Amino acid sequence: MRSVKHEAETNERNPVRGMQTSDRSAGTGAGGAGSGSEAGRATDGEAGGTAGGGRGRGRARRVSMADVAALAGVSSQTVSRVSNGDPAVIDSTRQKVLDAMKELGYRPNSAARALKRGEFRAIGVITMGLSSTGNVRTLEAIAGSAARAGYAVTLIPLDAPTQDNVRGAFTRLDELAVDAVVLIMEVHLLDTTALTLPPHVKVVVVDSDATGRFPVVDTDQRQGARTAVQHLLDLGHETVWHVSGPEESFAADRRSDAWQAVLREEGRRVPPAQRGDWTPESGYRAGLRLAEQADCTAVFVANDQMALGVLRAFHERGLRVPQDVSVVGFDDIPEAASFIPPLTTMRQDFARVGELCVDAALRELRGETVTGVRLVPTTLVERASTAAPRPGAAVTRQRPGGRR
Amino acid sequence: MRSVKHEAETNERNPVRGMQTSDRSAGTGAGGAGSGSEAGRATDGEAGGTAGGGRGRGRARRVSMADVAALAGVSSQTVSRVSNGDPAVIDSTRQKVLDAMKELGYRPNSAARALKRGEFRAIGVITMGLSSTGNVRTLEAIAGSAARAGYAVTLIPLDAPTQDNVRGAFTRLDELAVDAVVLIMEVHLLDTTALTLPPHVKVVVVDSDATGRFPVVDTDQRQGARTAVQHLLDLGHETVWHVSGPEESFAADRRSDAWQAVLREEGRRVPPAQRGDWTPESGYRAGLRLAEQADCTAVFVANDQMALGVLRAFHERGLRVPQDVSVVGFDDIPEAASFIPPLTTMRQDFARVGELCVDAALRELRGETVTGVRLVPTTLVERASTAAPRPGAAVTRQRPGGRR
DNA sequence: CACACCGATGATTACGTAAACATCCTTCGT
DNA sequence: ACGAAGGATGTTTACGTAATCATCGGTGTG
Repeated sequence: MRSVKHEAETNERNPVRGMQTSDRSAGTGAGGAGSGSEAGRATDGEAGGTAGGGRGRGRARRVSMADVAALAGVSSQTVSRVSNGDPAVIDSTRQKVLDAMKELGYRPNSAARALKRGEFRAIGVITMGLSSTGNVRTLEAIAGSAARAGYAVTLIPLDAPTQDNVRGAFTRLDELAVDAVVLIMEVHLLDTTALTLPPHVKVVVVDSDATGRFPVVDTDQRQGARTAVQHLLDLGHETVWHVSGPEESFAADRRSDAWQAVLREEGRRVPPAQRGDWTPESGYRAGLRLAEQADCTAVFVANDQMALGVLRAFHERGLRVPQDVSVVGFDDIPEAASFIPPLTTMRQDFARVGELCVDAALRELRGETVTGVRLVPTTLVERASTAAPRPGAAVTRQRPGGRR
Repeated sequence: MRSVKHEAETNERNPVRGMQTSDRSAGTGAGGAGSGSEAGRATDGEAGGTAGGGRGRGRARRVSMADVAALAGVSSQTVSRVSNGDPAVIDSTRQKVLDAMKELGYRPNSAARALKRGEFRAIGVITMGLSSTGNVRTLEAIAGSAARAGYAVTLIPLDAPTQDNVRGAFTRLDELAVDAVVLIMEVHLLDTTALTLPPHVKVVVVDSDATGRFPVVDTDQRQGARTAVQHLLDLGHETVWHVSGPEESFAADRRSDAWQAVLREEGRRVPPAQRGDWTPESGYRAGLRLAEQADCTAVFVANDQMALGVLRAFHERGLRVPQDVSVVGFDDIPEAASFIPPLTTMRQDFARVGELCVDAALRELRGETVTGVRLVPTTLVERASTAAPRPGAAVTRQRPGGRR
């Protein structure tokens, strides 16, 4: 009793007519039925595949190569050849086939293709949540590059980055319709996990430890952090404070390490790092602590979101940025340019990262062995949150709030 | 001179043995190539992951039901039954099969399954870019819900929201391995497009016009906007100004309409809306314009990103929020709580939207006819960007910058 | 005790595509 | 002009799974 239904088909001409051969009655139809309750097996006896006229009613069988072949008067193999652009097909034949395809609205069945070819033309992306800008932008870039290479992208989200989840994802991996997987995971779990990897699924890793097991693509965290810190030093700051990302993150580690390394190399004092967790709130808390430090004139914050929180904390404490304190972030999220003040930050080239991931995955699929780490450089984007320290600035600010 | 060919059929045991045949050379490789382009460099052409020990060497044929059947001493059909949890299999048999599966590391081949069953257990998500928080959060929720229902999610990104692109996406849809599609698209293009929809692909639409063609799930834009505006009015503001989203967006339209409607109903003056494009920069520009309006004491901004820009503009012009002007945003992005000042905004329940999308899609796949629009309510999150107007505030601020 | 019946399992086959092999018809070289 | 070479197309078959029907013991009932 369902009412209308789509209508609109390309037809006219009642195409399917052509091939009386195929007699496989609508039998299967039942499958789709189900309507109403799940039970009711008997389904409407209907018997009526017949129905005559019936245009592409709800679940008419899909148009297959055989259908096209019948209409075009060629073998299905020829249809296949046309479908795959085999140059061996003569033009007149090709045209007949193309016409038939068009008339019937033929679309290759990707399941059959995948079965036959042994590949899905799909790349899976495993990520723990789409909350961080970086992950999302990388995902987006991967999707773009993959599409350009004729690959689809399947999203495999992980709720929590527990070992079990990761392992589970890997276990399910080979029943998933993907040829390769990109792991975007800023977590130490990867190596510990007993990796029972399906041998035919290729893996590329983003932002993790370069264990050498898999090809790794990543932003050049060290270079980025070094540039940021150096920038502040170059402006004349005595030293640079740091708000870091969470412990579990490799990226955070590296940025932190690099920050420390630069200070040491330059013979500067290394103030204690303030640990955050990437969120603006954690940045705010860190900022509050920093505001207490009379000699803090420059801060390198491990990501822009935390930098936002830092900015707010300073603002609330009456510290002016950049006059009293300079702040550099990391990522260059779209909002960064509109912070108060506009944030100087290290721009990550996520698009490039995504591109390289797909490239590496595709190479592996082609049988090449991709090794090593490919690092993508970052760029310093100077905006209004950094400046030279005022002479004696560190001294005048004995206590937050000014005169006490 | 290819020797035997499969062998290993139902015959006695020695299952795995049977298949060293697999000889399909790596040949195909060329196919996917195309990409190459500038990348060219041959990388180290290393052949073998060969190495030692390894069980499943590089590319041995995958374990199939037949292999399991052979080892377990049953027919492949029984393996299929076990694989699908058919209760008709007696326990002892089931156990044998399970053991065999485990020993061989059997994994069902999803391509074959899809071909046989006529469904992919996958949902596609078409979106124009992952730049907006809303889209991403919705996508994330969809992925989660889908996963819970045993469905995979395939991402189909659209570069630009041109008609051609949209149409193209639809055209490619049925060769894509998905059963249903969720369209996240805030664009008027949908209806105009000549929708040649593959009849077997179900569609659910988010944030678009409820043309009635497809089930629609969306945030209750009107309710959200009304609440926001009413909140400002309740605080005692004479009227409320508005920074809207881009023309092409339905969501923007609805928020704008609702804003206007409330003002009219309450008999307030309706100031001209400032058109933005969702970006912080456009918000900044709108904010600059608003700062010129002496009588502007309250602003409803159509999303949080633009609100960020508005806040910055006001800050730069010396207007204090909320003392001089109140601002309400829309979305409640994670950063909003750390704006200066923390932003009062309408929280969207993206998780719920995603959930409903999947639900609708699944229902349709089950054969139900899902109609109408499902709206998800928003909540007002009061933070520090709104307050009652100071008496006479509108007057004292004749011109930005103060006295004069 | 015969027979219909049911429950467990096996055999066959279709799903749509594409590789491998077979065939047929040109066209060219000697 | 005749056989070889090769180009265009047809035929067969396998990919891995699962619906469908067939088979084979065992049970209960009149």
